[in-house]
Amino acid sequence: MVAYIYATERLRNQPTFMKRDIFQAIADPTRRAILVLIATQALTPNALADQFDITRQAVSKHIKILNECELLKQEKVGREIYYELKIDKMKEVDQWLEQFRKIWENRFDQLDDLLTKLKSENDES
Amino acid sequence: MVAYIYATERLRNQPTFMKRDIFQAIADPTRRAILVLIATQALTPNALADQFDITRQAVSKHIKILNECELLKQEKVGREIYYELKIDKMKEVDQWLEQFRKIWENRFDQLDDLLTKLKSENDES
DNA sequence: ATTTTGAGAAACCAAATGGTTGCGTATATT
DNA sequence: AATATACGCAACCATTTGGTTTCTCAAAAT
Repeated sequence: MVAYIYATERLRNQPTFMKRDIFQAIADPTRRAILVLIATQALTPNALADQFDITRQAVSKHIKILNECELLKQEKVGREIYYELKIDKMKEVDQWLEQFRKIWENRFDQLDDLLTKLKSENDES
Repeated sequence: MVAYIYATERLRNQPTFMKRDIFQAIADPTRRAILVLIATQALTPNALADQFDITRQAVSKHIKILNECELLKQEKVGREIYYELKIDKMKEVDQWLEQFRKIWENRFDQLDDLLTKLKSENDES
């Protein structure tokens, strides 16, 4: 049973108490848009809600989810709360992707070798 | 209304008829494990189901979802169907990540510059 | 001191998700 | 020809999700 791949992935990416992981966080298009918006600047829930056709409360729920995934920094200024992306957390996705990147880069090299070989054979004739 | 960021992302990543996108596909841990398993070798639904504590039909539903995202190649051999990952499709996630990678690489460079500056100031004294 | 504003929490709802069992069909095996 | 196997599809079910409205509380503004 090589279900351990599955098991270890779970364990590696999320402590037992944490229900959500970053992959669930980025599954929703609204949340992806939020992440882009707060990647370079801190924004309040109201400012974010202005960008979408949903209520502030709905945005608040998205923020809560992102927070549970430890994707956010927050700073309280008066009664406003500014949220900003913890950019380093996004590297987790990058790391997961690494195993696939290895494969496609490897295949690209193989294709490259093949083309070089074909070219040299052609030059000889 | 800068909700166009949101809108264009949807449009870019998925034709109007397609409900799912790759981000939804990788949101589920079982599906992520399946993708890893079929990244380097084609496998049948039954072979995949052996790796998990769920029924073959459940795996089949995951395969269906991955298929809708155009993540799979399939080859029928007799009554068996072998599924393999279309690795290129994974590049879509990589592309989306690119905008964040730019940010963290930029910040790393800034940190690097700062350290270099501090070091040279130290050398002068 | 009163009113307005920003934000989280709770209750609620329809739709989607991830699983199950059961069935039909095509291909192999005997 | 009869049986067994691999698969997809449909119906069903409990839980989760993404949204809403309503409420409460703290901080600003009047």
